[in-house]
Amino acid sequence: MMSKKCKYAIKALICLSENYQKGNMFTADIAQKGNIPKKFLEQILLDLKHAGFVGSHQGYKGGYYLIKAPREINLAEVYRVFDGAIALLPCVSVNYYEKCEDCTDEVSCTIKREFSKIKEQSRLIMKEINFKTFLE
Amino acid sequence: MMSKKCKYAIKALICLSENYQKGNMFTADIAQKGNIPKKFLEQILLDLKHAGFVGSHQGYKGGYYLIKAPREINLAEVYRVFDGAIALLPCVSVNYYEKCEDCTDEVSCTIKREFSKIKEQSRLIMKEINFKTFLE
DNA sequence: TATTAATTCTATCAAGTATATAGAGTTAAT
DNA sequence: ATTAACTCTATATACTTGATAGAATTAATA
Repeated sequence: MMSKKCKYAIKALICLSENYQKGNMFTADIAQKGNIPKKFLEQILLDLKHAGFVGSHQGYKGGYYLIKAPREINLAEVYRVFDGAIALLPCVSVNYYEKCEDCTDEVSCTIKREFSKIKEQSRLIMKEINFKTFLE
Repeated sequence: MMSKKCKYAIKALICLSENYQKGNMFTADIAQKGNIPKKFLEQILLDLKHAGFVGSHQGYKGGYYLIKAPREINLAEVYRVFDGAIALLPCVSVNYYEKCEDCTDEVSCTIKREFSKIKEQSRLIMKEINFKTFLE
């Protein structure tokens, strides 16, 4: 399951995609529109900023806006920021690789072999979904 | 990410698949072979029994054995027993459906639409992987 | 220049989940 | 009667999730 944080992030990015190149949006407005706790959303938007998806203007009449075009943001990269690896096992992850504690021989492991296939499929489909997709 | 419990279950099922129709195996032996904490494995084997994958003989020289043929057990059904829904969102799950708390209109939700596709792909690939696959 | 309304940042909290461990019980072969 | 296995329930501990709190900073504008 995806975390709520990640789902909220997706909703926020959809909001900002709809407003792309039309100036910034207030956190409060995004929160209301997406039915998201405002203080929680603040953290999320900050994470999105640090990850390079959105920009912000501070102070009075400040707010957030999308930096990249909706078409150029895909689901895989957003997912990784909030929920980490797409892979189901650490040993098959490219971006978050870790050795399985219980593993004795990673090379001959048939579990790893099969879960690599699953990961590759998931990665491909999530990479194909971009934020223009969500607007259609 | 998959839970360790689910991974241990898969390892145990692979062990029992290798021993299919050759009598039962002791929990202790499976634990040693799979590098799994024995007491934790006991719970897992019990879950696998309740789920109908394995059978057991009690008492002295008792143990666990596979009921279904390795070919007839697929990854999707094992995953669901331990980690629940394959879907990334509750609203797109068939077996574990729940309404998203923050959702206002499920029918027009484009997030739901896209995540349905992801779930369907994941479900298909996990259904194709059976325990004979792991032995090859 | 004071006020206002926004973002920024860090800390904290409560509830739930994951990963085990413990121990008493039941069962069946020897 | 003993032994060695499964069965079942309870408990512990650490981690994660989802959320809240509040002080600091920033910038438009009246």
